[in-house]
Amino acid sequence: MPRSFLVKKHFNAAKKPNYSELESPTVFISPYILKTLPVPVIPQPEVLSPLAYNPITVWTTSNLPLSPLPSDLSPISGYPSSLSDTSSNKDHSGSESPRSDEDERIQSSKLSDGEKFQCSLCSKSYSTYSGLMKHKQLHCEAQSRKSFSCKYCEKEYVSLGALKMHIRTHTLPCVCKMCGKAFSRPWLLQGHIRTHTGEKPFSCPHCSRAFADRSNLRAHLQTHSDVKKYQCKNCSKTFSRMSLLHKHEESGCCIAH
DNA sequence: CTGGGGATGGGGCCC
DNA sequence: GGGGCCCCATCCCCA
Repeated sequence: MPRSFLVKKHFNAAKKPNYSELESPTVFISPYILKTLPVPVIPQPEVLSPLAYNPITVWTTSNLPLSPLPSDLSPISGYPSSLSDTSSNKDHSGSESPRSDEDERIQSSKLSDGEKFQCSLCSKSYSTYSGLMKHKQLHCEAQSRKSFSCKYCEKEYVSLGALKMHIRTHTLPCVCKMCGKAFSRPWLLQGHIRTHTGEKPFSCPHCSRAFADRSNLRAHLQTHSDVKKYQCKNCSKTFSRMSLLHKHEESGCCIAH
């Protein structure tokens, strides 16, 4: 299954990102998207400059700070002035630099009797300090980590490197000299060039077929297997591809059983 | 309609 | 931090 634990999925996990969806209404539309729609003009590599992404703290309805958001965190206030802006959010990370005792007293002043310690991130209250600290480490730390948002879509990443890699899917810096088609990564371009050259370096050990792409060879190898990799949980029929299993399930197998 | 091949995309891991 | 590679997934097309 997806190993993309670093990315916060906004799309259906079972569907690859479709950038045409950026033009359709979504639950949340980044103001940066609104600035670029309907046809975003995507600049070339300079997008990797600090203005290319928007490092923000992820605020949700559950972890909104008690005080009003700083103006520079407002979604409509534009880009942060610099990368260092994110450092001001560090104190939202529970384990790295917990709120001072004074902060906690301030929070607790608003609580009812028996609930003396309130989480500064999600406002949950606890009767003991240790209970509060445990809550912060288990539930709020992850949400309070810095995130890096894509300028061109609403995806967010926990690392700058992951964001840069993603941005390439918008800028498509690798261009085929033969047909002009652009790709996000060099190895994708290499695979594409094989469609021009006819090179098929991946050979099936069971038959004479060869493939230009390793993944396609892997899918082909499934056809040689009596028991395919993807099995229907209802009728136990196996399929060589996930898509075939999905088709099978959607065709009514689950209803029939 | 089903199964398979071709092409492509994306995130993670390793160096 | 970046490049290369891996694995997974998907779409399109065709037999």
